[in-house]
Amino acid sequence: MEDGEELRFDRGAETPERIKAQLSRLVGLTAAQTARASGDALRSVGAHKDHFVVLAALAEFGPASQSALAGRARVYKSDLVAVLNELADGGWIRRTPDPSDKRRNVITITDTGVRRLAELDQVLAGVNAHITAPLTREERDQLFALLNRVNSHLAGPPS
Amino acid sequence: MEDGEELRFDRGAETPERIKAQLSRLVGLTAAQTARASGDALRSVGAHKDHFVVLAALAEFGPASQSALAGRARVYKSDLVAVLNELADGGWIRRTPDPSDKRRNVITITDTGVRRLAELDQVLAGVNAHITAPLTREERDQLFALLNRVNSHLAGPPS
DNA sequence: AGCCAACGTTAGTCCAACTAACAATTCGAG
DNA sequence: CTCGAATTGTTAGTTGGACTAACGTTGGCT
Repeated sequence: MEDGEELRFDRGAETPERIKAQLSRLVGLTAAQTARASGDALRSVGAHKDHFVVLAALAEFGPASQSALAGRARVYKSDLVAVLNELADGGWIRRTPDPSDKRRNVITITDTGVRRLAELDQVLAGVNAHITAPLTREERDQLFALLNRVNSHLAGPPS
Repeated sequence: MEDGEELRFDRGAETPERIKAQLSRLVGLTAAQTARASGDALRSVGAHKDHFVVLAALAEFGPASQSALAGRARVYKSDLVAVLNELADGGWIRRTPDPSDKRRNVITITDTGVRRLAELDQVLAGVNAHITAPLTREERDQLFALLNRVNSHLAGPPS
């Protein structure tokens, strides 16, 4: 048996039934692979997962304080600091103090930032296409819908 | 705005469109929550994710060497060591040297191990029920099927 | 005999998710 | 108007899962 093969690969017949029934395990496996795929793709253009979400939030909702941004992009404010530093280094955002509230910074996406977002968007579109390759359009939408429902259900009532 | 609320909570309207379209992000979010749910539940009975998969693999395929077990349970052999130590401490498995190959250990599930597995199975069934609460039976099956297809697609051809 | 592969084990890396604390500033209640 | 509480950005650190490297021991092969 040349069993020394990679882990994480599917070995259908040899997977215990009880494990197959565990949604958390299945979601976890899939998440690990999609995270790797998108992570690798973004890394290859010198980006990071959070770069995309932050730029997207800025492009869609306009300038914002860091804490508002953290909320929208679902990035912890503690992690956001480094992300914004990197984005500022690339010239993709500007971080200016808010004159009306000296605690705040106002984060603004730049023109090159908009272009950067488009670039990352395209990279991720490719990844998404690859990930969802075996699914039809309808199935893809179904998957999104189902995950969204599970997700917001888990997010909502902690009970 | 009492926005200081927890992160990871759903804020539908304030989520940028582009982010909603990212499957990897959605799967990742869901995975984080399901992992937390099942992790917490297992921890509350003094168990660990890998305890379950290892016991399940033993129950379903019988005694095995650690490396065979690592393959079936999809646990890295390096991590398996600690798991087996814990399982042995609980009296749920036995680790005996294989007389026919002194490199190997033969891992056998004990009677109490079988009962432990049943216990964990029940705990996880509860978690699964909670996770999939908003879905009908058909939807739940659909979700499984879709994730399985995506998953094995990603696992298979690295191309 | 000698060499390479497999086994169990130890140790450690990498990354995402998450928490705690803190100085500066602003707000709000008395 | 003042003083305590809350918010903002920031630094630091923790936890946990996924994964890799290397090593001594043993086995199979020729």
